[in-house]
Amino acid sequence: MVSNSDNSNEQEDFPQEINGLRMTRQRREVYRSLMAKRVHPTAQDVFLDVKDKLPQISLATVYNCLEALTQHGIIRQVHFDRESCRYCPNLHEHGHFHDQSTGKILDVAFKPGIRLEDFLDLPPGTTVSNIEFTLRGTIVTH
Amino acid sequence: MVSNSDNSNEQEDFPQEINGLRMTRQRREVYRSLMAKRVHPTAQDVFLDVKDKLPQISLATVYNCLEALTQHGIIRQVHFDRESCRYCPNLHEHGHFHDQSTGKILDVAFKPGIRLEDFLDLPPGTTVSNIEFTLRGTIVTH
DNA sequence: TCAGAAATCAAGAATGATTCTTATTTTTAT
DNA sequence: ATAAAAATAAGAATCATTCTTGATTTCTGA
Ligand SMILES: [Mn+2]
Ligand SMILES: [Mn+2]
Ligand SMILES: [Zn+2]
Ligand SMILES: [Zn+2]
Repeated sequence: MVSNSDNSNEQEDFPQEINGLRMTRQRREVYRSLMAKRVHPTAQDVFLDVKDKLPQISLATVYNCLEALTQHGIIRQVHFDRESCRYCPNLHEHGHFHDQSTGKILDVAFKPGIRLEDFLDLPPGTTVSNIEFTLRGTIVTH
Repeated sequence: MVSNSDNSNEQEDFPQEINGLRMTRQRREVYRSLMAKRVHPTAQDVFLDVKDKLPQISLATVYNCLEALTQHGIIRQVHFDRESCRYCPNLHEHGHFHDQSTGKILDVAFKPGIRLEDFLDLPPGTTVSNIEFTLRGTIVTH
């Protein structure tokens, strides 16, 4: 690893720590990229984007950062079949709509107050700790 | 490939073709394995199971069969994060509940008559062609 | 019936996303 | 300031899946 004398962690307008996870420069830029664009990027997408700010960052570190942020509940992984994982900074309960014409991925919220038992035939005794909901299709604009 | 003089496709009690897909011995045994067990196996699981009946079958052929069956709408792929794909012969609209204690995967149906707009805030103009949802959790038996 | 043509299969190589390993650097705690 | 802990960069390893190739089987149409 090449020494980087300008690698301090000091940063205005940004917490030094989130959910008990120390915000290093790499983690902060990864998180910032997700928050700024909100396009559900892959690790590779994030890597390319963050390289503008931290040219020496490695793809492995981007994976490490995304994993750390995920484990601390700061971001979420999103899966579409077996494609590369995507990442989402929206922590509200939501699913994803994949527009097959544009490739865009949109957040889809549940109706307020709705519960799983309202629309699913769950086996009795079920305790659900995690939901992943994916839709595919198209959107016609007027 | 070793020649197999007993490789005929004749079989009682089974159609020679489903949805326009010719049922070769390999495809039939793969499909039979899925229908008999209904445990959402991986390709590797199917491979091990079908080898009892067709000892010379290859993993590549199991993948080919699963792909062909999927493309012809005879079975469905099921995804859990980036784990190995699993396969499901239940063609009704349904999602999956992954019991984290037992590892078992259960089919979960929608309540009859429910529509997406009843529980999701879909963007206007949305046409949904495919739904995939996955739940994780535990089941307590009385 | 029989000779292509087309489809399928087996085996192993290639691919690609992700994880792992290791040496180095940075941060934290004393 | 020093030692321990945590984080990073670089590249190797892993693993599910796809691809390639040559053999085999099935189909089609004289
Ligand atoms: Mn950029
Ligand atoms: Mn078996
Ligand atoms: Zn999202
Ligand atoms: Zn199923």
